[in-house]
Amino acid sequence: MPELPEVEVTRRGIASVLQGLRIEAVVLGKPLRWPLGIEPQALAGRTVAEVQRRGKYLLLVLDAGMLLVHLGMSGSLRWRPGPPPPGPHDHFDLVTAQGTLRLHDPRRFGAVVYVQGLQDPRARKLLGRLGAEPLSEGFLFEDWYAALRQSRQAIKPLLLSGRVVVGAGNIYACEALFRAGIRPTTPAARIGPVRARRLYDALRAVLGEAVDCGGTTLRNFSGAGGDAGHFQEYAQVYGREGQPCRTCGSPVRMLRQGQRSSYYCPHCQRA
DNA sequence: CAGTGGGCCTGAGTGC
DNA sequence: TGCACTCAGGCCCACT
Repeated sequence: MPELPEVEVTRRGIASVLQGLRIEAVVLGKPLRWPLGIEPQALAGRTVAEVQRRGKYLLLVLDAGMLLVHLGMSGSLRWRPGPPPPGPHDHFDLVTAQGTLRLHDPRRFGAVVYVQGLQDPRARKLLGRLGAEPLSEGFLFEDWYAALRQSRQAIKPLLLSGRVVVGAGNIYACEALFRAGIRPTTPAARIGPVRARRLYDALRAVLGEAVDCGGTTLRNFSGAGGDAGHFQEYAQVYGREGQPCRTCGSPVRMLRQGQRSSYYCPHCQRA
C-alpha cells in the first residue's frame, strides 16, 4: 500500500528521467478512480518540468498544468524504455520519445487527474485539506501537539485521516504508535506533551527509515525501476498478530478501528 | 462542524 | 482441484 515512503521512493525514481521530456502521447486503459479531466491528446507536446510530492500524491508539473497521480492501494509507476504493450492492469501511459511512464494498478483505486494548477478547484479539493508534511521543516511539534489536544478522535484514525499530518497509512501508523508506546485507541487529546513528542519523533523516524529502505513491499509495490522495498522486514507489529513482540515477547494483538486493523503490543503500548 | 461508516476494486488467502 | 467467500486498505462522500 503506497504510503508516503513508497510515493517518495517512486518520485525519486522518476524525477530525473522525466525532467524536461516532451510528452508524445497519453494512453488510457480502464477507468481509474477519477476521470483524467482533459482529452489525452491535449497533453501531447507538453513537457515535464519537475516531479513533486504532496502527501501521497505525485505532482507531475508540466510547462502548462500538472498531473496529480495517486497510487491508491495497489498502484505503482514504472519507467521503461520503449513503449511496451500494456497489460490488463496498465491504465495510464505517459509516452515520450525516451521511454514510457506507466501506471500499473490492479485494483484501480489510484487516479491521474489533470489540473491547471494548485488553485484549480479540483486540485484544491484533493490537496486542500491535507495536513503537514511530516518530513518537512514546516512540521512543528507545537502545531502537532496543539492539533492533538483539539481532537476527540482516537490517535490511530486521526493519523490515518491525514488531516493533521499526511503520509502515514496503516502500516506506518501502527509502527509509529508502537515506537512511541501509545495504544491506537488512545484519544488524541489525552496524549500529554512527553508522549506527543515521542510520537512526533517516531513518525518522522519510521517514515524516514522506510524511504531509506525503498519503501515496504507487501504484495506488489515496487519503485520506478521495479525494485522491491524491504521495510517490511523491520515491522515490529504490523501483520504480526499472535506473534511475540520483538521487544518484550508478549503476543501482538489486533483490533478493529473502523474498517482498519490496528496491531499493537499490549505490554509495550500501555496507554 | 467533527466523527463514523459505506463503498469502490481485484488478487490472495481460507475453508469446505 | 474448484468454488464461494473474506480480507486488504486510501480516500471521498453521505450520513449522524
